[in-house]
Amino acid sequence: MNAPARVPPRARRGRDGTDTRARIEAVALELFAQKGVAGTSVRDIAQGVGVSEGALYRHFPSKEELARELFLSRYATLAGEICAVDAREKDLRAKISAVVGLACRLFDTEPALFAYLLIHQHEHLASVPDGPEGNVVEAVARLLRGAGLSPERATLTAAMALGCVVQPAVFALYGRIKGPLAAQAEAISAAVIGIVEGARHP
Amino acid sequence: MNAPARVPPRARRGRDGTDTRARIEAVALELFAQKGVAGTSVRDIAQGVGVSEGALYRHFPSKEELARELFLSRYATLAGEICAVDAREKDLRAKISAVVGLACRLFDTEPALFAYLLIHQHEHLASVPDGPEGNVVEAVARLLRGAGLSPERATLTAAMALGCVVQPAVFALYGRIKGPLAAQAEAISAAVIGIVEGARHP
DNA sequence: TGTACATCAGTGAACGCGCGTTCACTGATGTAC
DNA sequence: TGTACATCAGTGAACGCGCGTTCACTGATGTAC
Repeated sequence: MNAPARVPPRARRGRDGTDTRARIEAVALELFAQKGVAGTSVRDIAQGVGVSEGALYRHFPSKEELARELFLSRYATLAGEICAVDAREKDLRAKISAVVGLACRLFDTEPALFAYLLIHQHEHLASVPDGPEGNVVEAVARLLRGAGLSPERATLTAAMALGCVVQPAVFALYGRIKGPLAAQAEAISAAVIGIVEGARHP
Repeated sequence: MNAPARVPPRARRGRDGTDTRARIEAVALELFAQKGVAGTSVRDIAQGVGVSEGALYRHFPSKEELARELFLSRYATLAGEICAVDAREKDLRAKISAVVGLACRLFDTEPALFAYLLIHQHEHLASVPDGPEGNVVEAVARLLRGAGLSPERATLTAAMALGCVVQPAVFALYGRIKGPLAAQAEAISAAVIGIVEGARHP
């Protein structure tokens, strides 16, 4: 009953499916963003990845769970980045500019990811954790509370600030706004700063 | 080959299905908002209305078309109301307050309608007409152009202004903001006025 | 080192269920004469 | 007014298709001794 002499650093048994899993996630994200979760079949994803349908079930218990995990993990990553900005920058204006810039760059470099988060928020927002590390809304609200806004004001202000970034992104998605969203980052930051300052000095 | 002596004002042949059609729309709107179009079956709708599934096809060619007609007609109604405000009010601030108030009241009185427009915009935005009478985005953009904004600035500003209303509505939908949205109308109007004034005097 | 066994990603065929849609039919109402 | 016909909303059973999921199996790799 001794512990084995050599503990393998991280037991790798059989072939390693990490790469396949990542490819499933990438293909599913692209298809979900394009055609919706309901509009994307398991066959579509499997074909895109180049594996059989059954193989997907080695990595995810169901299509719905794949959609959920995908949303929650990416949403948490974004929330974490906002928290990091909040911790790094001291000035309120700098915080806002940095967060707006972050969001615009995310949109420009990973439009499928952004579109997926945007369009499918309503299916998953209910199962998002409360803490600011996993929840974009809470991360922004905490940033604003740190800047001196009361909790009630912070919630409404967070909503409007998010709207000022999200809605231009929707417009860009539908071709109403041309070019990279980052080109609008300064104008958006200015609007958000105006809203937040207005809420601080009523 | 004479014209008939009495032209019936609007020929009513057989039984009148206008009421059934309206009930189908009402039930479908509620279910689509709650569970999504894909998540709602024709059986669900028929059961809610209290008719057979086949009856739905007397009024709409398909489930998808029902969803589309529902979206476009309601979206056009809202756009028309915004245009009416634009024509009625002279002062920019009054226009903005009136439009924000309109949206907040719509949310409070018809949450299912608002949620449907909000959540399913991405499925139908591509088939929305361009004119301001049928297109909320265009109606708002025209209002802003009328207030002296350049077309490019008007688009981005319209996006941010819409975001300032829509995102608080999303928050309210998920219980993050309590009470009627109309209670926040003044704060939202103030933020929107700030954004628009900022865009007018850069 | 060699042998026996365990693990697990991936296969591919099959499953049954729920879905949107169809269709022959009914019956009530409207119209022509 | 009465009779024959047209119209059409609604019925209910049936349809077949596509979907998500399952499962016995394969084969490559890792582990024990």
